[in-house]
Amino acid sequence: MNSPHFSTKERILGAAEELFARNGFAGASLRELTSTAKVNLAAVNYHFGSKDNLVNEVFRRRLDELSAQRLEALQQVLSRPSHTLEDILAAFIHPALLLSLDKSGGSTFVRVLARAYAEHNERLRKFLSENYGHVLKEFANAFGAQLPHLDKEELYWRIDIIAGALTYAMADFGVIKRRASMSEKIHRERAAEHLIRFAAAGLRAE
Amino acid sequence: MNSPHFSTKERILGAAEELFARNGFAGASLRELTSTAKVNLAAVNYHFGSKDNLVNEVFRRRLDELSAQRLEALQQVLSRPSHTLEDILAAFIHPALLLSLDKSGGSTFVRVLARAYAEHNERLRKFLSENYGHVLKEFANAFGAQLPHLDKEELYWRIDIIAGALTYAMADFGVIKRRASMSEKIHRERAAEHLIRFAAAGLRAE
DNA sequence: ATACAATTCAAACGCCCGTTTGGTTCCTTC
DNA sequence: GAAGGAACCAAACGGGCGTTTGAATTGTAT
Repeated sequence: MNSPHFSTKERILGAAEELFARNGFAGASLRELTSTAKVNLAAVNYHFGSKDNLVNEVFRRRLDELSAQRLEALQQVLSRPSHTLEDILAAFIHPALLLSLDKSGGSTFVRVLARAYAEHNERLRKFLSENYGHVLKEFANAFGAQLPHLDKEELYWRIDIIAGALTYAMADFGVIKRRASMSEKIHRERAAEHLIRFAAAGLRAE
Repeated sequence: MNSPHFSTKERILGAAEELFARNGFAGASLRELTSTAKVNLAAVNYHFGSKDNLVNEVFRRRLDELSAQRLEALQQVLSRPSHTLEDILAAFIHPALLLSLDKSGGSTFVRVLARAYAEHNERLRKFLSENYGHVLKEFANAFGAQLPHLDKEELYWRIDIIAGALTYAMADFGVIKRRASMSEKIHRERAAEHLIRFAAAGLRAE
């Protein structure tokens, strides 16, 4: 990673993703970051304006594609004459699974995403809501069509819980180390299956 | 909170819990912390030795009681002649639910716990594993007795996922704000019910 | 080759960090 | 009420932080 044929901006984004995942946003310093990326200390402020905005761009790089894949999968599901709650859930969850299995930083990014949840950072929340809130809205509409009896506020809240559980499951948290013989891919796929079943039951509850 | 009749150590622990939840461990400075607790800047190092150790003590204060409650509930469940997977899960989850509903900082602490998961901090992991790993082990044994066919490594891993999902659900994460009319208590209790069903299905899978 | 913009760079800015120090105050215990 | 240890305090330590500056370098049109 971060080979010389990557541009300065790309090297910074790569190093940022790695260090944000490892040390958090506050815990990752621009000095360590620029040293890892093999760029000058001032390069972050030159290319991204500020550290805060660099955080935004780290998210934008991955979430643009993730959102597009989710929406495309959703369109495909909705175009089918009879689709289930599980189909919609798969359209939401599988793109995240694919991202977490990506070899060039995707799995690192999922951990950054989990950090963002834990941060409760208002500025970051606003950025994510403004730029990717419409994806949640589209899925909420799809779920709502399947669950016409469900209160809209409650529906949004449940979708939010699903997004959180998904993030957590993909981010490899926890105390126990996975043994080397079990492939990461298989484990994550299993987690995705469990999540779909859980979320479907949760949405249908009451 | 932090009234004058609380000792210096207690005021520091209270402020630490609050600021760690809001700003993270790296993001919370001792200057803001001691100012909030209305104690001298040097008090943290005097009473706790270092900021790192203060983090440990914040966890110890809550986890000692949580672990005791979990183990006691587990003993009660196991003493009953016929108990289910759901019973064991409830023994694990309900004490955490009670903690999250606690009025004097418990709900704040659950957010700190979620931070700890996101941190992936090796020092903190070691502390938690050394001091509270035996609780997970007891529950693993109980689950294992109910699921004799299940691989031990896989069992531990699944328990870990359950612990993570529980933490996430209790910590009030997510983008959507809960409307004021829905009580926090009821929502959390519902989340606990969903979790128990999910975890039981997950443990029984395969 | 020249002019001009984009990029890189070393150095410095002011600020806040965790920790330590040495003196003062408070509170026991005799 | 004197002695002595525990607790508190203001001040300072060295160091790392994000950001800015202005000059040097590189790239790109003419």
